[in-house]
Amino acid sequence: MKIATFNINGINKRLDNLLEWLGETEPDVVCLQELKATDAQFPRSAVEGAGYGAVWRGQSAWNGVAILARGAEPVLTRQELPGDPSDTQARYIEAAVNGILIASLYAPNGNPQPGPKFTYKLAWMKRLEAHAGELLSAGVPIVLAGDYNVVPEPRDIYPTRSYDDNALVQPQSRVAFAGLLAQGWVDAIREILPGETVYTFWDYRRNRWQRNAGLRLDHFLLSPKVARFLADAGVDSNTRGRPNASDHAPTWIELNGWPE
DNA sequence: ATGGCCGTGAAACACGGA
Repeated sequence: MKIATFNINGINKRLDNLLEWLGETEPDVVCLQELKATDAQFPRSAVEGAGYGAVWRGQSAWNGVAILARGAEPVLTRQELPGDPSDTQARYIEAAVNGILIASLYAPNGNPQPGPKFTYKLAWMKRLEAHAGELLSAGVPIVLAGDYNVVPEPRDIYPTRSYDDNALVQPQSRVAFAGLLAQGWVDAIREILPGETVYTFWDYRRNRWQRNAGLRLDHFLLSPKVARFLADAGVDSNTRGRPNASDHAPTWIELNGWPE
């Protein structure tokens, strides 16, 4: 069973890119972020035509998350991250597929920092940690996939000083991500590729793709009951080099022997 | 020190992104 996460940066702007990648790689589950589409603008028939059932939560212009399942209908369990009823940003959706609870999340960017956006980022990560802890205590198979907007360690970014003041690399952001790992989640990409440099995002500016000046921002956190089945992981980085590409590349994990 | 490249919404440029 292959599960992928892809910050699509506008699902309608990049629908052809998405369909091409789906056809080539045939993931069983896809977590999408940055739909930049309202609920009504979600390309339901195109996604269905590609053989995927879907649940989504859209928003005008920004954010927006979805979960796609090949030949199945995801069973929606949540459309918001608990802990702040006043937060209306579409950054979290959760559904059950093939006996695994899947979350597609889009953490706040947090720039500029310091400032209200960074405060919101850290508060959102606290809420995520609280919810993730609740989920873990249930003892069920869970995958938290998405754009965490955190560079976990210095080796997860190309050698540069230009990001020193960026929210993605601040100690508070890294502590938030490390706090999730300390709960017992497994960083699947790091687990499978422990010694390798892995990037999932390359800024559009300054030829960062051509220079491979990337960042690792898109992560899979696996609960122990899923981590036992983890067999492979990778980044479809060729997708980043195509015409009209998102600035993120699809990232994926493979579970062997699941469903049991 | 700055802007650099994009998408959306709106109809020029503001804003968010990372």
